[in-house]
Amino acid sequence: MYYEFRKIEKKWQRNWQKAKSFCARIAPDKKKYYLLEMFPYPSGKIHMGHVRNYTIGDVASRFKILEGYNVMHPMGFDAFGQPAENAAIKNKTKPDAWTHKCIREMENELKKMGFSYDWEREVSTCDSSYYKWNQWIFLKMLERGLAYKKASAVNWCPNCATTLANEEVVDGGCWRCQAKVEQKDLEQWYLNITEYKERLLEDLRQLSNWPERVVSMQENWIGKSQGVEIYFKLKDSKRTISVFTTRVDTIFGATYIVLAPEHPLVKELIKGKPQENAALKFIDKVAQESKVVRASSDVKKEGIFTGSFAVNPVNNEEVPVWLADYVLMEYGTGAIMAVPTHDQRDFLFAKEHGLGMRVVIQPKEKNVQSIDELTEAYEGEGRQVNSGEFDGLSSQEAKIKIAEWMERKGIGKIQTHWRLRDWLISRQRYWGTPIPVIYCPKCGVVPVPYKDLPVELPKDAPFTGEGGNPLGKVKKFVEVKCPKCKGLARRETDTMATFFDSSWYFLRFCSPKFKNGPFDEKETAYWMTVDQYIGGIEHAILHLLYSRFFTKFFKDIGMINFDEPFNRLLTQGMVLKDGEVMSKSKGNIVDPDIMIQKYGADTLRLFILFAAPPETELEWDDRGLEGSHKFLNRVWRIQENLKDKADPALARALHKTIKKVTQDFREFKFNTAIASMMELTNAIYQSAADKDVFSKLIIMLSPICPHFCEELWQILGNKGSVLKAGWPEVDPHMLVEDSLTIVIQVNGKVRLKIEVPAEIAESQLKEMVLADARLTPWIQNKPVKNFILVPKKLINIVV
RNA sequence: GCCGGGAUGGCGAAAUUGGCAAACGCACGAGACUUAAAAUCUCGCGGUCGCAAGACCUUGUGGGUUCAAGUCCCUCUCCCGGCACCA
Repeated sequence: MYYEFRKIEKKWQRNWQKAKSFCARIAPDKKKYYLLEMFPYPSGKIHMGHVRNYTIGDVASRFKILEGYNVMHPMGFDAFGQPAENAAIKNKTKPDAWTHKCIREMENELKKMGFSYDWEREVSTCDSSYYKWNQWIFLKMLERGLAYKKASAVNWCPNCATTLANEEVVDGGCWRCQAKVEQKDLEQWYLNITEYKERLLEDLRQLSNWPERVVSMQENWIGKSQGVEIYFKLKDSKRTISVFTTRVDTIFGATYIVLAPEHPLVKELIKGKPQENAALKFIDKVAQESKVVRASSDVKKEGIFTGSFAVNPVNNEEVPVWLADYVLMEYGTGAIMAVPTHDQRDFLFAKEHGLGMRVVIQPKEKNVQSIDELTEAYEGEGRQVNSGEFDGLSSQEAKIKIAEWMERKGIGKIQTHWRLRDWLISRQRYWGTPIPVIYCPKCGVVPVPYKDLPVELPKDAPFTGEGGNPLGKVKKFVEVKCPKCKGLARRETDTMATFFDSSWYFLRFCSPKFKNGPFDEKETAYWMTVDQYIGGIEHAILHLLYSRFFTKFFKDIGMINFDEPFNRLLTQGMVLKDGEVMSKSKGNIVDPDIMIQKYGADTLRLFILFAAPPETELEWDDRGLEGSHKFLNRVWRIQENLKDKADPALARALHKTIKKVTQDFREFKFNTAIASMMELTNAIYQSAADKDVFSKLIIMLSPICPHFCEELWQILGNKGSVLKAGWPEVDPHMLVEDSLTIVIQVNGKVRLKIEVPAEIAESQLKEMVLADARLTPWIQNKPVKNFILVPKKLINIVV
């Protein structure tokens, strides 16, 4: 009665492995297809998110195999990262052992799902055969000035003695020990991703097969903004303060300027002024605040007068110079011109501190006579007033004219600012790729010579959870000879952020065992670019941006000849339970393993694809899963009662289904593909079966439920795997119906449906319809005003 | 605030891109088989009125274009995501 999924699934997983069914090799005569899903962090257990991500990929892969493509579908592990270190501390083990154990468990779980991976290409980023090439890439970047070291303020936990990422600071404290996080200046390694900002932005246009929202998220992140840098001379000083604005049309309304408290000119500005002490106190107070607190917009803007004045270069007006916590040193020039009448934040600040205002843009619909009428700033467009020679221009025109005028007079410069910052890659942690440099007291920063790579992680580092990076405590790792002068030197103990590892793994998959470089250029020339990439939306910005950056770098050093790594991108939606994301803390996790035991992998795969289209959120439903299982049992039962008889109506239904399923698979609309296969199944059921039609159904279902279909394929008497069956083709003759159902509307309302021969002439059809007595109640004797005929579909009679 | 996405039965969702709204499934109801249950099979299942045939209404709101709008245009409401004291 029930099909024996446990036996069947094991059997076919073994068969595929034995036959190396998914082993990909270059085949110049076949079209290649590189299908990639974002590789997982090896936590040891897969969750429903993985199941969904990898099932979508697997169906695409198997479909392309059936269509005759040479498919590469690799899998590996993003294996460096903090959880391994935490586990080492907690369980008195080593990150290395813990990670490898997790990888083995994870491989097992993935194999139980029956995914079509080429396991011979498996890579783990924590293996030195992989991270050696991280170090190689780093050195290449160092040579080109793309990797550099600089001091910067970072979040520092004094208790754990390590830096924290912004995401690891919770309410101003360390996420692990709650100690108050400090700002500390540290020398850190950066990658100069900003050198690629123009191309990273520009090339987004090539990505027409990416979801719009991912493209727009990257655009936001890169954050190009065009404006003008304006030079304000200080009164009683030779110094100049530069401010940046995107609203140069409001320059004549600038009534004060504001500096960030960290601005380098501040000390000089307040020196000897009555406000000096109060200002110093204010600067100190702001410095104490963490960035997170300072950036929260509901906190009241605070500020203080410096005692100094500057000169507005467009009208030589003296304006006071203030300090305020809402101006950030990191953005623009660290100084702004304030226009209270046309910027709401400046408006509130000016009201609070009694600063001057002047209207310079009149809204179209009303005329502001006096400042006192203003209850808020007008930030829209309008006509220039109080703006010297620019009066009367529209603000859009003025923006261009004023900028050009300022450039000519040398009081401003048209400029572009970017949000994108250089990428901080140093981590004070053990479980990552050692940054391959050596510090020599004589020679300074010395790169590790290529021949000495990889710099391997020492196996015997102590994991106590205290005293910072365990690497620093391994003497024979730290104490080295300088490669240049052979004198005593110290090795870098920082490791790379794990995003480095995942920024090029898709290239490594093309030649995972290559020994002479990060990848074999012959292999990448054949396999790249990735035809379809599939993964979570959470990687929409960082991972995808970094991968694009690395790709452009490899192109620049002549190793590849394309600009973008991922041709098509699909971001799958999350799996929810009771409307919420599954999480341990909410206790609403559904374990895929238990579902596999209960219903089998094929049922799980079927349900997860049927329940929702891939991009939308999916609500988990135990009964829906059962329903999918019932469907498979139903198909199985049909097989038991198969008769060898041909049914022409069924054959037509088959070809309609082939057409629909083929289209849907190409567009990743698996839910509707399954729906139409269910319809066909119901039709076969009604017709007491047809072996040929049934066989084709099995081929079409096989990418989704591969074990189940392999077994049926064999039972049907076929030799070899269903993977070799070839995708069924649509016979266009079979799509032609001999009769059609035409919908008849009167005044847009459906009144009748009629069956007509497919080849009926339009004039004949029209005559027939108008003569039809069943329509008389609607038409009566009213004259026909309009007769619309949509061929083969519909007629609308307007009376 | 700016940018992007979205809103369709009790639920998940379909709708050939302007042409029969609700395919497919879940849940539910009735029946068949069974001593009974499970499984399976058959039928019903947006709303209102009606014994029925059927009629009218229905895709977040209000308007528009059109012979015809879930789909196109404008207005508003709400939800999700990204960026943001960003100058």
